[in-house]
Amino acid sequence: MDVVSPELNSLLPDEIMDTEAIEDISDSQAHGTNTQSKTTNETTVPMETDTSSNVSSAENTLVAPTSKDSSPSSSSAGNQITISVSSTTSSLPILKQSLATSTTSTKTTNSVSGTTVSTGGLKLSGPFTISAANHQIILNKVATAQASEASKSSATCHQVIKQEGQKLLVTAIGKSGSPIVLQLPNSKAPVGQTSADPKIQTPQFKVVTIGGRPELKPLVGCTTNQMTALQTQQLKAVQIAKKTPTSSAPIKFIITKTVNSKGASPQSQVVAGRVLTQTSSVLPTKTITLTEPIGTSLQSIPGKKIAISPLKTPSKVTVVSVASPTSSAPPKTVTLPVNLALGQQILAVQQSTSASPVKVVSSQATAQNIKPVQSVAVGGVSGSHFKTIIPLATQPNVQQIQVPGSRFHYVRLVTATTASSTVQPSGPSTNSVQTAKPMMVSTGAVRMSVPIVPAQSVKQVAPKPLTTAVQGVSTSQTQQRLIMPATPLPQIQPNFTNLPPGTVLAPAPGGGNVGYAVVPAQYVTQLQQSPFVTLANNSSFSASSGVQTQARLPVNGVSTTESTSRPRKPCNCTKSQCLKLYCDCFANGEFCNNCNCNNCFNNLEHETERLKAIKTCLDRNPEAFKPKIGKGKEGESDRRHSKGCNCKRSGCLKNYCECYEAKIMCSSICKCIGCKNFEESPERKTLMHLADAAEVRVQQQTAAKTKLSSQISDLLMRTTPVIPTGGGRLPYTFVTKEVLEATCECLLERAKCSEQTLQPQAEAERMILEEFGHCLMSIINSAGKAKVDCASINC
DNA sequence: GAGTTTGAAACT
DNA sequence: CAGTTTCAAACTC
Repeated sequence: MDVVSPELNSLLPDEIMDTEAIEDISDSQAHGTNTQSKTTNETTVPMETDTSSNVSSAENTLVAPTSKDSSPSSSSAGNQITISVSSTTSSLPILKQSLATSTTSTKTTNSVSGTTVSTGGLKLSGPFTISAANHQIILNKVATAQASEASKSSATCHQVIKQEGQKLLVTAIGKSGSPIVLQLPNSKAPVGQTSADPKIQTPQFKVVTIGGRPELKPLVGCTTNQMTALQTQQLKAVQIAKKTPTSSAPIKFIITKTVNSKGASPQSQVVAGRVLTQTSSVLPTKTITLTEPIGTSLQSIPGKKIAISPLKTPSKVTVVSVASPTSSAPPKTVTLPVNLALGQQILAVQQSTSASPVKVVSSQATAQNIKPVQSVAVGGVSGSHFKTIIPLATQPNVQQIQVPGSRFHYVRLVTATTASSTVQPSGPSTNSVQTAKPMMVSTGAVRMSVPIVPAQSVKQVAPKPLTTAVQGVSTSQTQQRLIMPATPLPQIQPNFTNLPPGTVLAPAPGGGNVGYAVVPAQYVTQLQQSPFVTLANNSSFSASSGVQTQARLPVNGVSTTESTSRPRKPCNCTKSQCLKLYCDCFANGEFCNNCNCNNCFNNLEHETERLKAIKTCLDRNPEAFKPKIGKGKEGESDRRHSKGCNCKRSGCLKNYCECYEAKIMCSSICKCIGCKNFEESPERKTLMHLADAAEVRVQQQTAAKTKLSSQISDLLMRTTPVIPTGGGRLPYTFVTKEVLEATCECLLERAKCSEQTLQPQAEAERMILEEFGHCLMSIINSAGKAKVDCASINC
């Protein structure tokens, strides 16, 4: 359902990317409350997010903070709306006005339920869909779900949205426990201004969506309930469409929240807007100022190079913002990826040219002797808040930003002055890491694709070492978490001479002190090593759910990203230069690594060509890098091929068929001939049975091998004496040379005795055998005794 | 491992 | 949009 009229949509900025959560939309439409916003931008930079992710049935809730709520209220007394958005399972979100002194009245109408939502002096309650009557903002809640933890989420995740007249409306990405105040900036205010003056009225309409989830703070003492809620979170797609960045016309914002009934899928939240600057106000309240964008495209920013990949999995490219040590200019407002999406959402990395002070989301190092860090959090997608903690004590600092769903590491290197001056202590935290909050968002410049890891991605959970020097934790439900080391990265600083091949350093436009460098994610991974901890706000948050290494890149030929389930196979491309969709690596938005390809251009050394190829592919098919397996229509299979297969000879029962390969059945959109890949297909059932049987056999064999190996290891452990000093173990041999010699001597002695006694040969042989038996018994007995002794030693 | 088959992607 | 070609993976031997 399009909630943006074409004429209004034309006014939207280019940097707002089409989310196109088709499947989710379809799914949400089934709930009757979904809205879809689709922009027609032709992005030069791939922006893609996966909306096909399955999301838990939790539902976003707009809840006014209660009096007991810890979330601070907005500094503005008028027209202030506190919106708490959480992924709780509340069936009906509640949007209430936090202050009764509202004077303006922007009335929005819930197009679906008909509930009128007034932001001016009226409480906002009822169905979640909110739409601005003047096409300025639309908040739609797609689906409803079981009401369960609304109260919890409301208490933990609040966002204060302030509306200036009819100009602004912001929603949603908030950090749990860290309400965000979204405030309209003064139209005359410089970009990046974070004035919280509520009296300033601005004619411009700004929308910022910030996704927040209470369970997104697994590292900050997230409760079990929160973690549980994480599992059940629903997909939230917050979308802001904007065109014509220079247009002064009112901007239409569309915030679409999509919720489907599937759990465990990453949620998508998008934070968009022309410029969203968030100051690190008194925590947990966040003030966000929206400002005008400076640029609209990646290319529009000279000197800035950002590796963009239509990726599904993270950690392929690292974008490093390099601070210029010589720059004396005041810290600039640096735009960090704010648009988040686990589902066909947008990631925007923008840098404002404003001279306003750097707005930094602060993170607090706590009692764990952790250096002050800069925490950048973007997310709120299905519990996928990611955090980037940047050590600030040294210079230049490295800021690494990870966006859920993105395979990129965004690392910004800034001077210590810049970073440290902007850091503010965060609110109390029970953990070493403060809940990350969206940093500033400035318009302008870069659009990036944020492919989302498929829903089947394995969540990662790693225990957080309490005593390590972990600076930060980035959490994402489906993405890798990256933790920067407590110490600065000497490899990257200060002269950046140690950057890996392919690294591109580019100063910020205008000679600012911030630039970007594109470095391989692998390099970043290498930098991280042990100090990094991969964390996930997995629902269970248990070690059993899987611990993943930092590296997304294949390690020893096995990609840890796709992890335990299906490591990506190395490609064997020979003619495509790995720059066409023939190449699985390229199609998956990954760099080739440990592949067998020839003349590969799918690497940082050929980033230009690669970006060009990406653009070409996107020009040909804007959804080229989107997951092919998406959500089917209601009543159909949960997963289906987005385009359908065209098999003719395989019967769709071989891996030639993309449907079969994805282990899904063909759907109505398939054009296959002789399809046997349907529910009742006997061939399919047979294959399934065979496959199941084979799998069972493999599992049994594996289990047997494992058990046998374990037993052998256990036996060796028990029978191997431990060398106290060396720590090693020597192989314990019962039949040593000495034992053999002794045995032989015994046998010879017995033979001599037989000869001396003139016994018959048969009797002599018998006696020798008996002696041998005695020797064996002695050896066995000695071995048994030694075994017991060793066991006691080991214990 | 080489050759064949297959269907998606690319091209016309 | 349809037909053809290209391509690399899947498959067979």
